[in-house]
Amino acid sequence: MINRPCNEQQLLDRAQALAGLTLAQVATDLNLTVPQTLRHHKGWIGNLLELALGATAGSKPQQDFPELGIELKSIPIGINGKPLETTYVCITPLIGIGGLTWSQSNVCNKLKKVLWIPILSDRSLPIAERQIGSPFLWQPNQHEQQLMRQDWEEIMELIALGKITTITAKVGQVLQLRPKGANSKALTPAIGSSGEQIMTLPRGFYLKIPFTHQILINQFNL
DNA sequence: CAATGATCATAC
DNA sequence: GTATGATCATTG
Repeated sequence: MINRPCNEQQLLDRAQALAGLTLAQVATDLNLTVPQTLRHHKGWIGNLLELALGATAGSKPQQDFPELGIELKSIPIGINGKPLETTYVCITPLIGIGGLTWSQSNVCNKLKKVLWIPILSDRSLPIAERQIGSPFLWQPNQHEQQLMRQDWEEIMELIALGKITTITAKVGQVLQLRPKGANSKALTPAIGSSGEQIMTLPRGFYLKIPFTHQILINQFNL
């Protein structure tokens, strides 16, 4: 078992030590077996990194390292450095959101400080051979903050107005709202078009690929 | 062939 | 069901 890092530098050092290793090497160190496919183990890489870095495991709607105020996120990238997938941020509250502001939101809270760990992936590359890239700590600059805040406010307003059923993944410049549940049968209460309560799919906030791509470009000067 | 909407595993 | 970790796979 790995203990929790006491400070930011220790976490960074630990993450940097993983750079260049394959997922198989890390898994072996932790006494874990590498799945053949991620099809039935979608969160495996994320959990592996949490374990390797000493994150507090659990399903809490907060940061991975609350003491440090840091959120850990792995992001699959191709050989050209482009993210392969959007990045899940958190679940979206659908009711009782009156008066909720951006700075109070879980999205803002989580994205204040993120330790990104790129994973050199590819649909056809065996999980075990995928390589961990250089981790880096990111904090949104003023421009990025504003973009995220704009999208968040637009989306939350639509939800509050009972227009959740009209929201698609196309709404928003850098953030998007997408279904986030076990399947299309999982339902949760939300606000209907006339203010009544309806049942709909749980939604989650995601970071769009061009946005995370830009973060990587800024970081590595690609 | 990228993006959107759907889905998988697990803990509680 | 909610929330964590995400990727899958059909569609436009």
